[in-house]
Amino acid sequence: MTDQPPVSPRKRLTASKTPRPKGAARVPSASAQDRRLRMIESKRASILQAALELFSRFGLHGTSLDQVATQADVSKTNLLYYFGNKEELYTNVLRQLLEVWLQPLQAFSVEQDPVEAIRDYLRVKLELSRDHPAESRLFCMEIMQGAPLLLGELQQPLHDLVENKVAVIQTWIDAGKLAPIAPHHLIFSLWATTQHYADFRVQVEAVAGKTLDDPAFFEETLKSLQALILDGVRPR
Amino acid sequence: MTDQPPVSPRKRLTASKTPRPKGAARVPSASAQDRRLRMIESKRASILQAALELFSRFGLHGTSLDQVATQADVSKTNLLYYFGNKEELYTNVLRQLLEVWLQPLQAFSVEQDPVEAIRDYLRVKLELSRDHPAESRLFCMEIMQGAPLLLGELQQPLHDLVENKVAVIQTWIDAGKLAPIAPHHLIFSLWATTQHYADFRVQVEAVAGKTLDDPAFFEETLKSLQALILDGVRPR
DNA sequence: GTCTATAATATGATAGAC
DNA sequence: GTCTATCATATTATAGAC
Repeated sequence: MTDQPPVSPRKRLTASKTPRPKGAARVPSASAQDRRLRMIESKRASILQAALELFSRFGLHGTSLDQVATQADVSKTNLLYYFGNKEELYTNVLRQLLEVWLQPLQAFSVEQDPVEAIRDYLRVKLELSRDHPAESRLFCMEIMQGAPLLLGELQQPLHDLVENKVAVIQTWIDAGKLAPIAPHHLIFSLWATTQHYADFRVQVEAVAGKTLDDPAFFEETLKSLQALILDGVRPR
Repeated sequence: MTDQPPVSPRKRLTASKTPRPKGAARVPSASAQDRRLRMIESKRASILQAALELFSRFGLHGTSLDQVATQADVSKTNLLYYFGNKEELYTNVLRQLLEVWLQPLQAFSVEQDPVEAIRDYLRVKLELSRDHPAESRLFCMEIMQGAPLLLGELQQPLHDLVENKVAVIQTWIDAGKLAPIAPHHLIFSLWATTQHYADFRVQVEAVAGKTLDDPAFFEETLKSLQALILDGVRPR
């Protein structure tokens, strides 16, 4: 049915843990501790990365821990040592995602020229769609399913952030620097148009034959969106 | 984890099948046949409807046949009598979805005034987002997951349809009736901005406090999108 | 921290009576 | 066509050795 990732046998390159020679000190040195911590962190990170990619493609229920473990090159039991259960893994992926996701909007500020601010924002968001499509997809999926996990911790900060930027946009409009558009809808349109190229990538590819990975198509897309949002399609 | 639909015991209102009295004719009359066929069709339809709603919220793997059966008020075994297996049910839901989905774009034609055509298209698509959010979500999910099932039968007709409309838009541009925008990106933006209000409904509600079900918000949204797409935000 | 079982469960699907 | 079992399997999660 839904395209499933192959569960290939995990490559066993088990990073040769050079065993401690008999009689050597049991208490690890500070640098050894550091190495160990770095190792643990990098393992957690690779599990999270694998989980992000799989969850964003096949959904929470469409992805098994076995598949995540295989892609992260650890055993399933080992994965469950790092993340107590599937839900904990999933929420950790979401939490990490949010940091990347709410970043770009922060930049909007009254001091900027609105035309430049919108131009820049479109570029940054389109770069996110190109470079972090998995994050875009998972965010979309989670929101579509009612954001059962994100909503609680997302709603308030998102609402506040957006209200803040709505005020900025309104200031621009009042100053005559921007046409009188309802600020919320401008923000939604900026999100929708840019994220579309990540979330509907296969449709874009089916229709246009290209994706944002093609540099020329990226520039063409950016210019088109900037022109559309700034000047519309009605001839002047 | 992901918000799950409650598996409540199905209401057993088993539509009192008045049993045929002994000795009555075994061969059903034409009208009885009709009634039977209508009954079967309405049962199939209610199963498909339940499946659409659940699949669009929780995904294929996040929805069990038990949940679909419960929501459609049939037994799981009975459901499997109508649809041989889960995949068959899912593909039937998708096939039905496509009919609704590709309809509106057909309308675009060279004879129209482009400004009116775009106005109308935005309205129709926004009405779809309001009245058929489940279809919008499921389409989005399927495309995001790579459209493993849709792609085969969607790619060619979608590509042809879009190419046709791209030509229409190009004609308008060449006639000076529309600003010179890359037609593909205009189409993507029309899709993205309108579908956003269905697929990101909970985010829209979290941020703006309203949904398209609110008539005033619907009109405000429509006017905003029409103004944005037609004239942009740069003051004239 | 990592492994090999293995328990516990959910769920898709079938058999066979009526 | 609809029902009551029941099977078969996938998958989450744990126990316990090393």
